[in-house]
Amino acid sequence: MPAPPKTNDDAVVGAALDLVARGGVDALTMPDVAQAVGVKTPSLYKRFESRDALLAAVERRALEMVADRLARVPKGRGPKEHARALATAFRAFAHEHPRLYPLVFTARADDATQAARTKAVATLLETLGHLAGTEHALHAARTLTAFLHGFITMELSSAFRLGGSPSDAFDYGLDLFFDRFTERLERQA
Amino acid sequence: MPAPPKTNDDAVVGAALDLVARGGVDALTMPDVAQAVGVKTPSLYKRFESRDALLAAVERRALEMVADRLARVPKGRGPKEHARALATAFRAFAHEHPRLYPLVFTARADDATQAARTKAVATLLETLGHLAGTEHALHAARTLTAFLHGFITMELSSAFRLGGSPSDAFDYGLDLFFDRFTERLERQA
DNA sequence: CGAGGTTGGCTAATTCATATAGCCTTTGCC
DNA sequence: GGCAAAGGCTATATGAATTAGCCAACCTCG
Repeated sequence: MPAPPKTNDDAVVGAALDLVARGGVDALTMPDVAQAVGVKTPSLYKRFESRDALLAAVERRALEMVADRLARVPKGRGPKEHARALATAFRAFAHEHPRLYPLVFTARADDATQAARTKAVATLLETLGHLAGTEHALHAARTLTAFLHGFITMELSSAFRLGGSPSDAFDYGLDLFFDRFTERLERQA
Repeated sequence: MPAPPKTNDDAVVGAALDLVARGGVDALTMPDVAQAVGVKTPSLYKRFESRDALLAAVERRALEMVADRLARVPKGRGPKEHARALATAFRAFAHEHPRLYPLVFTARADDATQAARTKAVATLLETLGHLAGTEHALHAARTLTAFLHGFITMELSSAFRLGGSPSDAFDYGLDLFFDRFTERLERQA
């Protein structure tokens, strides 16, 4: 029934994501997105209810990028190595996409976003189950994720100004976390 | 030489802070601030170069609130108790001012902001020196701060949706951190 | 094969916030 | 008494978000 579309939802989200990646959230303007996909501004509203709805879609896409990235981390030798590799991959994503990273933990509580988030941590949760025990996996995952997110946010916001190497501090924190599970693991072995 | 001012910088920042506290950063609009302090919009530009400059001042004020709050935490029995109390106070601030908290770690690198930040962590840094040893104080402070910030951000953004008590997870993470220093402390005693 | 409904585009227009220009008043000081 | 500067004000420009209303294309049915 329709007329020939000049673009599609995915392309719009892609263009928006690109703008955010380059200039941060403020760079996401409807005129710029429209130009990028080759339509006039009002046409975007046929696809997304508002700029905010589009931003939500962009956030979801960013979340999927993270989830994808984490899913590709090889299991490697054991749960400890895997968990550590996940942490490193997460941080690497943030360094590669510093303007995208902040989108990952915004206060959006809609179902679609939460689902994407859940998927992103699934791998971590499973691996930490092996490390901390299933009954503590959730607490452990929250602790580790909180550390990672906090560390990265501070790093990206230039909060580390008192000298010293941030990467060393990162390793320090990771060691502190994982050392906790060393004994448990050796007992299992 | 001047004419009688109808307001002053502090009042403007206060009004702006109030707006942010109620409605988040987006609620900080120049017309609303102007109305709150009883002047017309353009007059604000005689005091602050731009909305962003005003926001920077608000962020600094929020940072000062945090620093103040932390400085009031009693030293109590020992460094471990003090550090734990600092962590709790920090989280309490975030819960009391959920719209203000996100301002604390924004990516603003100007000197004034950094100075305010430095002051806010000074107490923590000192106490962690006692716990982790002076040479590791910075790493330890970064690890703890990262955990706190990450945890709080996730908490405020409703990222904890998989059930379980966030407060329990918080204690779990804090225990994991502080247990590390128990042995060291007992050796000293 | 033509009528119609639907999708998705467009132009025009509205609203609202940031920001600038330029003017005017008050008042401390000489 | 007059002047310089701070700080207010009105009028405007700019630009983003969003809505209204129109139009064309294309698939489906009769």
